[in-house]
Amino acid sequence: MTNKPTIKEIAKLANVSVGTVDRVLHNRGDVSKETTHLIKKIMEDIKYVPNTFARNLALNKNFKIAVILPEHEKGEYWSEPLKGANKAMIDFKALGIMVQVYLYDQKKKSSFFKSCKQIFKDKNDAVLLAQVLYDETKLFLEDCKKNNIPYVLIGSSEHSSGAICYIGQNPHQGGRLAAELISLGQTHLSKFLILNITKAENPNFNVNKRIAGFKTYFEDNKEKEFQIELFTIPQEGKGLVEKIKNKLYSDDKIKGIFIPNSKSFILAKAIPLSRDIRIVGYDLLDKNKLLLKSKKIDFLINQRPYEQAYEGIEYLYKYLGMQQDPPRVVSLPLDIVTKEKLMYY
Amino acid sequence: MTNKPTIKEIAKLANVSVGTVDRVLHNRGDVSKETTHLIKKIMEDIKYVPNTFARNLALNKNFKIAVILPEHEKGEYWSEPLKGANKAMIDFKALGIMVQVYLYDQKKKSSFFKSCKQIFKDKNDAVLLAQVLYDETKLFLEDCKKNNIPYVLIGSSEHSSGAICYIGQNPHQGGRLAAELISLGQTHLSKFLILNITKAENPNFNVNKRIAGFKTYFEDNKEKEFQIELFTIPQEGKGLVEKIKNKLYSDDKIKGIFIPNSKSFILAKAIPLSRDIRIVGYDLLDKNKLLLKSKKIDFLINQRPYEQAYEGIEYLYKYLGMQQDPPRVVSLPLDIVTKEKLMYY
DNA sequence: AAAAATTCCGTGTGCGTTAACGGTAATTAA
DNA sequence: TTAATTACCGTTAACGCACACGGAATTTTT
Repeated sequence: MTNKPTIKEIAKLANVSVGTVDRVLHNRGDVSKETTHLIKKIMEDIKYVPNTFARNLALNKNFKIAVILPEHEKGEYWSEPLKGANKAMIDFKALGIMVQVYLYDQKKKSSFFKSCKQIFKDKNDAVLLAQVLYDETKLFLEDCKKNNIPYVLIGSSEHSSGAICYIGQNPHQGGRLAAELISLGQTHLSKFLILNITKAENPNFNVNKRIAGFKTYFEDNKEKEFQIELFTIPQEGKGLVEKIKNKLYSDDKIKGIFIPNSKSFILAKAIPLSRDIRIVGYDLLDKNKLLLKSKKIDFLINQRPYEQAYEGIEYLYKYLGMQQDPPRVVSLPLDIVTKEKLMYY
Repeated sequence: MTNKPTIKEIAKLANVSVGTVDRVLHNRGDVSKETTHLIKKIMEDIKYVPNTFARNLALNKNFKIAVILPEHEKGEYWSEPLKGANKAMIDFKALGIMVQVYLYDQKKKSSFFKSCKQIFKDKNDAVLLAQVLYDETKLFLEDCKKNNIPYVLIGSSEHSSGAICYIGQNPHQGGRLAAELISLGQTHLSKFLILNITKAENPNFNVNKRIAGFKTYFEDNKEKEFQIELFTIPQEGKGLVEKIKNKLYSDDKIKGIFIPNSKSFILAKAIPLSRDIRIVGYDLLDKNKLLLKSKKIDFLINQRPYEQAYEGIEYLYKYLGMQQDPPRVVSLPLDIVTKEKLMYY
C-alpha cells in the first residue's frame, strides 16, 4: 500500500513548488535548465506517473463523439458496430464521454449529408465512421479536417490517411486465409469458385482485396494444382439463386466456394446437398449463422465489427482525454468461425 | 460540451446540501424518506452518473495485485500471461495499481509455497493465479479466503468456486472444435488419433476435458463413421519420438492427430511427410508456430493466455477500485490459428 | 419539567493535478 | 541611475466527490 509518489513529493525533493514541477511535466517553460534536469531526474528515479484521476478531474473535459452508421435491420452486419458503440456509450459515460449515433439511409446520399451536417451542428469533438459511400465520405472527412475534428475509420481503409487511426482486418490476408481453409485436404484438380454477388450501388474495396488475396495464395502454393474461377453476378437481377444453382450443378469439379462478402445466406437454397463442397464466407449475420449451424457452410470469417466500433471509441477517448496517440493502423486478428465455435456463444 | 450533472446540481434541485445527496448516493442513512425519494428521482431524471475521476481521487486508494506464475523460458506457454501481466502493470499504474509478479519453480512445491508466503508478506490486496500445482493451489486459495484476499483464476477452472472470477476457455468445446476441424472433408473410415503426451508430475484437467469433448463430437455426428483411438504416452520415457513414429507408420488409416496439450512440437520429427495427416494441436508456443509455418500441422487452438492475464488484472482492478463485480466465469472465444493467420502478426 | 437521545442535515477539508496570477530578482534598455 | 523587461518560481483556486464533524430540531426518557 506504499502510496504512489505525487508532484508534491517531487517538489519537496527538488526544493521547488508544485507549480514548477507541473511546468516541467508539461514543458511549459519558465524553468531554468538546472531545475528542469533535476526534476526530470527525480521523476525518473522514483518512476513518477501522474495520477489519471486527479489529472482528468482537473482538466474536467467532456467530449462528444459521433458515430455514423447506415440504418439496418436487426441481425444485419451494421447491428454489431452499433452494439459496440452502445456498450462504449455506457462504459465511458462516467469518464465524461457522450456517444451519439447518427444513422443514415445507405441508398440516399442526401441522408448521409444530412447526418454529416447534424454532426457539426451538435458540436461533436470527434467522429467514428464506417465507410460505405466512398466519395461522399471523402467530402465529409475533408470537412472534419477543416474543422479540426479527429476521426477514426473502421472496416475499410480508404481515405484513412487523415484519420488518427484505422481499425479493421487485413482483407488481403483474409482472402489468403479463406484460400487456405478451402483447400485444406482437397485433392488435385479440384475447382474453387469465387462467388462475387455484387450490389450495383456501392463498390466494396475490401471484397476485391479479399479476392486478390485468395488468388495469391494459390500462386504461392503450387504443390497442388487447383483451378480458380471468379464468378461475378449482380444481386439485383432476377433468378439469382437459379443462376448460381445452374453454375454449381453444371460443373462437378467445384469443390469449394468462397464468398468474399456477407452474402453467404443467398446460397441457402442453391447448395447441392448431395455433394461435398467446402464453403467459406464472411461475416456473422444471423442468416449466415444459420447456414453454419445447419452445416451448409463450413467457415465464416468474422470481421469483429463490434470490437471495431468499441475500440475505435476507446481510442478516440484516449486521444481526446488522455492525450494518448493511437496506433495509425489497428489490425484486428482474423477470426475463424465454425459451427462448433458458434455453439460456444 | 454540455457538462455532466454533478451532485452539486442535484443538491440545488432538491434544496439540500451535497452531503445529503452523497448520503443517499451511498445509502448511508440519516436521510428522511421524502428527501431520499426526491433525490433518487432527480438522479434518475437527469441520468446522473458519478464522475469516476473525482470519485477515485477522493477515495485515493492504491492496490497491490500479485500475479503468480511458473518460471519459464522465452517462447514457452507461460511467457504469454507474463507479457499480459506486464502490459497491465504499465496500463494500470496511473490508476494506482501495482502489479507484482511472483515466479516459482514448477518442480519444487517448496518454491510455490515460498512465493505464496511472500505474497502475504508484501501485503497484496488481490491475487491472479494460473493453476498448475492443484493440491498446493487449493491450500493457498484457502489462505487467501481466510485473509479476505480476492483472487482470479485463469486457464483452469479447478478450485474456482471461491474465486471472484475465472477466465479461460471451455476445454470441452475446444475438443469438439478440434474434432470438427480434424474431420473436415475427411472420408469414411478414417482413423483419428488422440495423442496424449503426458507429464508425470502434474495432472492437467483441461486435457481430459478436451479429449472428452473431442469424443462427444463424433458421437453427436455419426453421418460418417470415424474411428477414434486414444494413444497415451509419457513424455519422460526414452525413444518417445520413435514410439510415435512407429504408431503412425504402422497404421495407414490414421488421417488425423489431435494433440490435446501444448506438446505438438514433439511431433516435428515424427510426422510422415509422404502422407496427408491432418494435425490439430494447442497453444502458440514458438516451437509450435514453426510447425504451423512449415505446414507440418494444420491448426493450433490458442487459449489466449496473454488476454487471460491482462483481463484478469483488469477485473481485479475494477473489483477493488471501482466496486464492479466481474462475471463469475469469462469464457474467452476459441481462437483457431492457421499458417495464414499466423502470418498476420 | 428538564435532560437525554434520536433524526436529519449542512459545513468543511482533502484527494493530486492544472493553470492562471502574481511576485521577486536579475538583466537590459532608456 | 532609473525604468522596463525578462527569467524564474511560488501561491492558490478550482475540478467533483467522500466523509468526518458538528449542529439544530424533534422525539423520547427521566
